Amino acid sequence: MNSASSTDSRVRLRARLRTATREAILDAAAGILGSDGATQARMEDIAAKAGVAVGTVYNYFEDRRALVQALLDTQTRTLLEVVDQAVAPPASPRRRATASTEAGAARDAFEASLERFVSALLGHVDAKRFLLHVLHEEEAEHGVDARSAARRMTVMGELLTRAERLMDAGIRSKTLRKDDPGLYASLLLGMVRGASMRALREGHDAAASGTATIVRVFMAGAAR
Amino acid sequence: MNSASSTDSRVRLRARLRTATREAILDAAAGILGSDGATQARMEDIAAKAGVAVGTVYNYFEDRRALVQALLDTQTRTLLEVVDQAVAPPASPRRRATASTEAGAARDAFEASLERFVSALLGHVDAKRFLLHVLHEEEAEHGVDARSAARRMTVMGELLTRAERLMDAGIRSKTLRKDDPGLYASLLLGMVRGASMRALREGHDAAASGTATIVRVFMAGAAR
Amino acid sequence: MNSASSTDSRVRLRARLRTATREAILDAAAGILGSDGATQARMEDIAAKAGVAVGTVYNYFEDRRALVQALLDTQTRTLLEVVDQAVAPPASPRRRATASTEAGAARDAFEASLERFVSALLGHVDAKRFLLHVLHEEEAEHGVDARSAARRMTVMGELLTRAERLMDAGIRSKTLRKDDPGLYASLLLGMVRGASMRALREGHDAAASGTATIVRVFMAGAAR
Amino acid sequence: MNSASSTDSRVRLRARLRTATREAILDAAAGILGSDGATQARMEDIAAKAGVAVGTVYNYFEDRRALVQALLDTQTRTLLEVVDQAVAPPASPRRRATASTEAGAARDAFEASLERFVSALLGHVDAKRFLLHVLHEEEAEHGVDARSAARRMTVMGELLTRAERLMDAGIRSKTLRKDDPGLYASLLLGMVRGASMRALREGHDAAASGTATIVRVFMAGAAR
DNA sequence: GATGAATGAGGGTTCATTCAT
DNA sequence: CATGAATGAACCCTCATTCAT
Repeated sequence: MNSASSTDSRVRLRARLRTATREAILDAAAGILGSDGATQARMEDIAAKAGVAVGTVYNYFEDRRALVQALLDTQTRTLLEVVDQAVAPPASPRRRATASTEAGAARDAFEASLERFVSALLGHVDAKRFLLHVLHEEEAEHGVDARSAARRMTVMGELLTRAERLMDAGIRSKTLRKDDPGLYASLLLGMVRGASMRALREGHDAAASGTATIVRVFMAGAAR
Repeated sequence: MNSASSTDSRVRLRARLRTATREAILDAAAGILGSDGATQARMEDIAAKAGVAVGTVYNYFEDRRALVQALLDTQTRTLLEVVDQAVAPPASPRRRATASTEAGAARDAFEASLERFVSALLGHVDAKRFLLHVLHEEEAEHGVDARSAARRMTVMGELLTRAERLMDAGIRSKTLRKDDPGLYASLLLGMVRGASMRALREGHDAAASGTATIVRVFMAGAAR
Repeated sequence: MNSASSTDSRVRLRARLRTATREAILDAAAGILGSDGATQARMEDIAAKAGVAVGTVYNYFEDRRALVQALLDTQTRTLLEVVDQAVAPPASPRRRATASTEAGAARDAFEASLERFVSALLGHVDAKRFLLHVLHEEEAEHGVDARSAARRMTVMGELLTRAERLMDAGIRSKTLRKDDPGLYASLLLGMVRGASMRALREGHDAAASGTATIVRVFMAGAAR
Repeated sequence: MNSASSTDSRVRLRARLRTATREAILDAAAGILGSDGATQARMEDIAAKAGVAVGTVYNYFEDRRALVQALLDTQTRTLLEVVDQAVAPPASPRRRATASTEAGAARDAFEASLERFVSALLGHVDAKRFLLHVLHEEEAEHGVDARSAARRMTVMGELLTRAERLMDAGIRSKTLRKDDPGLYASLLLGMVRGASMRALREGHDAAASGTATIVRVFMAGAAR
């Protein structure tokens, strides 16, 4: 019975358990850190919410920082995947060549990308308050040594990179007025953040109303 | 008569000292909380930076929370004063009657207000990082009971109120396209925040380049 | 099946350890509070005397007050048990029916109860100085809100209740002269306390010489 | 004007002020220590209640211990004066020779002394709760070195000495049954304390009902 | 591996005492 | 001398982390 296959399945079971436990801990951490503010949240509470003992948490994560870091990485990765998928040109757009003008086509394409970008962000942030919380702590970086800060992937940094890339494309395609693409990116993300927090405050869905307005304001401004 | 004036001057000296010490503590707190994130920062460090003993801090502030609150209130008040002064219509604008159209005039006036508002914010935030840090903690509000949260003046809340008032005016004067003024306000403040953080990141002055772009994007959009 | 019993025994071991530790802490607290006066006594010292770290104390008791309270409750309970057992009529007294008079029998029975009561108290207090200390603090009750004070079991209160019950019986059986039973109870307990403190001062055993004299004085007075 | 008499009166005024201030501080201390439990009571509170600044308290008393000690001494002295005066044979005893027997006269005299002693104690304690509080702390003697304990006059000690003297007299005059006079003294004082605390609890006057019963019980016992 | 009791460094807070005015 | 702000040692309590079972 101690056959290879048995061992194998056991190993796989183990692996699955390991993953499940890890996941549970991360989920618990996300829940508590998301609602209590990133700093507050005792390891014991996280463990309890995950349904394990404190010691177990330490079997999966070196220490508190490692856990937060892993959570950050996970959520960042998820967010970035969603965003990247959204921004990537639709599988086969195959836009009709009848598009009136080159410029018009470029603008439509850019605007579509922008909308997907904003929508993806708003939709995701709706569900994960945690990021909002951490977005800030990140910059505080109180006890962090420079090297780890450099090595680490910051949510905002990654999002800015993508937004800036988008802006670059917009400027190159003459869809956007020429200006500092980094600033454009910051303003866009700022608006997204503003809309998110507002949705949080008012308790409604940000993606719904927000996306359209953000895209419109960003493209054409708020003035009549 | 000597005694009277002596007592008087002594009292005034005392008062001045009290104020000075209080100020020193608040400054120290601002410095440390501004760079370390609101949660981190030992009372002892704040005291040391202020050049006093821990006990002295407690002579001026009930406890940690009271100190942070006072700091928040002080800085909020200062910021709001600056902003309110900026938005108030310039003493005697005396706009030339030759203004082509009513609409044009309204738009110019609105844009001017907007620019002063944004500029004031960026200029002030450049100097006071602390607010940026707290802007976030505020919303997390982990251990705060609802009533005190409601009663308390939140920086963001106050700024939003003012921004919304501005947007309302813009919409009423038909300068802005009709849309949710609260959302407009959130987007505008979001952009300001985005520009601020960017300036912080890049280490340059936000007000300079930021204001113009923010106003332009908000009014006319980024598209050509 | 191994796991079951193993888990079981582990749980029982844990439970025993928990109890033992709790006990050790209470003992340490009794020792230190008993000799240092209830207010004095650093948590750290209690922990040290119990052979554990400070944190451990807080694993067993909410805070300082809870520990003192638990100690008080424990010792009170023990004392009351001893006293109650002492006062309860001996299992089968089966006194000879030849007892001369009814009154004489009643008096003998009462005096026996009284003696057991006093003896139990003196014997117990000999061993537990702590109670003597707290007997006083109780009445001071500086920071205690009325409700908890009312709800809480006070040593003196409980002892007084019992003593008063005894006096009541004495009066009803015409063994004692009719007078306020509450006052009788207070005087009796006062004498017990006086004898205890004297024994403490002189460093000898209170129960030995004290009981007889107290009973005699209480019953027949000190006069010839 | 700087004449001798002026200086003199000023000095006397000073002296009176000094005394008055000292008195005020002691009174304040008595009030706060009496109601809050001897340990609790911040120097600042005492100063405030006395209407002076903290520093002033330190001009009159070396430190906290000295103040408490002075308070203790003062109150002890007052109490002892009252007691001594009470026990001292009435100005002109001049007992009528008609007293039936020698023994009867002695007993009457003793009982009268006893009654005055008890009454004085109860009457005084009624007014000064503080002593009750300290009576206990004294024995706790947490941080006190032996020498100061020995040198110091303890309330209980002094009272016991006097009570024992009384008992000695009672025994020598064959009024009291022969027994350890120290124990008699402890029992008597115990009863006084018991009655005092009861009065405190019930909120009525101890001297009134207490004295008679205590004397009766002590002399003739509670039994019929 | 899981468990959770034990650990103890660290931080907030108090308050007796000092001393410049 | 009175004043009361400043001082800082001391103490309570928390919670990340360890480790024996």
